[in-house]
Amino acid sequence: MDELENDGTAITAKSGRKLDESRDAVILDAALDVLAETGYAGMTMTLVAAKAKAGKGAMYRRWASKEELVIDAVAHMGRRDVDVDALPDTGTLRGDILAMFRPESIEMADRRLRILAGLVSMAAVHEGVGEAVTDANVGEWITANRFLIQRAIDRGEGRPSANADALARVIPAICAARSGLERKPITAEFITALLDDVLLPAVLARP
Amino acid sequence: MDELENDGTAITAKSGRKLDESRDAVILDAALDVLAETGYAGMTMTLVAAKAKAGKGAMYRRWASKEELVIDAVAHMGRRDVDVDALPDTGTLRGDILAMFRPESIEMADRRLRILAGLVSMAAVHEGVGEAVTDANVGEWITANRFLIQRAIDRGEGRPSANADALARVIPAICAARSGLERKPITAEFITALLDDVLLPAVLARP
Amino acid sequence: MDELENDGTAITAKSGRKLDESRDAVILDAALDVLAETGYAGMTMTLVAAKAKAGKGAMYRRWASKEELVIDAVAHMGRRDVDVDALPDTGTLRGDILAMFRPESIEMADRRLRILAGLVSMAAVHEGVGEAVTDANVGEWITANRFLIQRAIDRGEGRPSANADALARVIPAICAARSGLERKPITAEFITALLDDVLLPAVLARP
Amino acid sequence: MDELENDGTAITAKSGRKLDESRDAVILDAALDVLAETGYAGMTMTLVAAKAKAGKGAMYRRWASKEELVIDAVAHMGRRDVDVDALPDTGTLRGDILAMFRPESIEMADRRLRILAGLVSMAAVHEGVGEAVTDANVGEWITANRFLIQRAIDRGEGRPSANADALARVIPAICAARSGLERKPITAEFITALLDDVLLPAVLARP
DNA sequence: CGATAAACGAGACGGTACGTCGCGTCTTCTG
DNA sequence: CAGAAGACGCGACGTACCGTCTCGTTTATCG
Repeated sequence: MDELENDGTAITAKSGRKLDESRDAVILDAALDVLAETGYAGMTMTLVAAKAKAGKGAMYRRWASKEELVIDAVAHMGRRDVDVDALPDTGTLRGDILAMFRPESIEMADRRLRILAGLVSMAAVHEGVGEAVTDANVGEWITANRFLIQRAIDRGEGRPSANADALARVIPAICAARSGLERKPITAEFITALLDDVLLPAVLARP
Repeated sequence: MDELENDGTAITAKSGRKLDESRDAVILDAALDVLAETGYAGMTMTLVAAKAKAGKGAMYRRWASKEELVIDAVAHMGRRDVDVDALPDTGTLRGDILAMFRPESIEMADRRLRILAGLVSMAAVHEGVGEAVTDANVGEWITANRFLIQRAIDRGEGRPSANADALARVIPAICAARSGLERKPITAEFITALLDDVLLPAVLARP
Repeated sequence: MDELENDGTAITAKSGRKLDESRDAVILDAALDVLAETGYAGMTMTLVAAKAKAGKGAMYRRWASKEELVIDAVAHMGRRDVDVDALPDTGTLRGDILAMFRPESIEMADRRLRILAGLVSMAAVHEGVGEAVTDANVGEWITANRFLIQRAIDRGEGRPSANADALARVIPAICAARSGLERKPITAEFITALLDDVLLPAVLARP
Repeated sequence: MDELENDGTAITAKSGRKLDESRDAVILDAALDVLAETGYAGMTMTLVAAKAKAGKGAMYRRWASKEELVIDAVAHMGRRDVDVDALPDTGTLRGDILAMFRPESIEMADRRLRILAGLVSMAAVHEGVGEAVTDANVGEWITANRFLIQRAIDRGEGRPSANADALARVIPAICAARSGLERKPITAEFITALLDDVLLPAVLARP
């Protein structure tokens, strides 16, 4: 959220003690812990404060509300389930996408999607929340998919008329639905099946 | 909800005044009204009771909590956005799926998915809730899709190896993700694009 | 309560089943039981109904409210702690008053006063309730005292100027205060002390 | 209430914000206001909170229930109907007791006893409540009476065998019974009559 | 005697107060 | 002055009770 757009060299030279920035991460971690354990409704600010050995004042000095704290916490989750900076190049779209996940990546995506599910109802009320949370969590995944699919099209593996943008969302969206609505886990088998049954046919189709 | 697993031949022959079943629908309707107006967080039991001219006692006699009431309310929403009993048969899968929606159906699906989004976080806490809500809301849609896709496969329009079950979930899942996560509306154009860019290629693909 | 002032030859000749008068006593007894166990606030109509194996309908057909039921219950308590019809005549006021109590009478008066205490707050709200309840419970006691004191005056034992009416209330009032306010039990010793320290001096005083 | 038996040297050195003791009196005053206006049954915690501009949390942090709040409120009523610190010395017991009341004192005692009556039923359920409330309300009155009576005995005005302790309770107890049970007001005439008909004869009696 | 009106036990109904708990703010004390 | 602790105002939750109404059954009275 960074609601203050605080750029290091703040113009208003505040006097007095500065916010202890090391507390931020502690509080955010505590919030994620509680969120994962009890869900959004069960997460209370007092409980997070206790787990972080912090006071509620320190929390509200940083985030204006429970919702902003949660959003920030989710947005700052480690994003290492997909290594966007070093996408694989195996020669086939199937190989690329399967190689994109490191061994523990799928488990990570599963946990991430579970937390995400707990926040959807919040998005219904707060403008822009859904976008921020989605971007932080599945945005990179979609971007990576789009890159791999477009490359497959470009090298002639996929049909020329394929819409890389639409197709890039297929797997994340279906995973999100499975996790959030059906409450079933995301596994390597599930993703492989999606790939073979839905994505690859749609990309490679020759009408 | 049927929280009691009532097996037809009820053992406990209750005496005294019976639950007035006509109150159920009145309360559920009032809950849906308030839910649509104010969202989940803004919906108070007292307000629903007032709108339904009911007492809180009558509500808690039927549903153990606000959450169960909401789930039941959503589960019993009118399900007429897809007419499952009279599926079209236009000769092509594309025609079938487009014909499946009556003029107002897409708008209905959009509203339904918006409400659904507000409940996903509850599913994170309550076992089995996600399934119930999903079944009630997108279950028939998926079933209809599966039927149409399987028929297309059977008549040789789709590739024989196509997995009708997995493919049937594609459009609902992507619509749910768009509505719940991206907070963008579901339109006829969006569905048509999904159909042409994703579903049809995947079903018809000749590798 | 007899809220209908029903004079035998009712004008509206009701057809159908009559009220089962035997239920009255059962319900009143149950009410007294619960009243003694849990106090006025803890006495619920549902609990009384359960204890009397009655329905709430049968209760509200007889008494318009919980308060009227309680008043009637208290008014119909057995009044045999003081035998008003056969007052003793021992020759002295002291002997008369001590003889007025049968062995178990003091314990009875104690229980009666405890219940009475639970109703005083009700009297604060309902006009005339205090009078009815008091009459039913200490009225006879005062009447008996007044008779004995007046007789003592008349035979020259008490001073001629003594006010029998005021003096008759002394012991009941102090007992009520001890029971209701101090929550201490009424015992034979306490009454004897009251008699010797307060009442007899006041009656017999020769200024 | 001091429900914690707090021994001066508190062990638990609490950190954090302290209870704002100034809120106690505000809430108690509001409770007395509502109590006087609507009676015990009509007094709601929400109404008291609103009148005190307080939250229910602040109230329940101090008193465990409505009843304890009411008891404390009554116990802390201004006690200036009898000026215990400057008891009169007119030379006769009659003069002393009549002088003990300032002009408005009797009206005050009357109001106090009316509120007290509303709480007696609570005393029936809550251990020790009756004592606390009684002490706070009639305790000083009794103490003053005892002092005046004992002084009259000591100077030879009263009979040497008079029991000052028992006699000191006579007038307060009879006033409480008149107010609580008979629902009649306490007036100067009534107290004077009591004094002349009961107390003085009992104290001065020469058998 | 058979019909019927009403009382019966049981308990659901609308309404309302209670006591709990969470949010976001404010206050106290310590470092 | 930031930070921990926690009290503050506010208001929703879920429970319990009152007095009424409805259910299906039983029983007294009348035609």
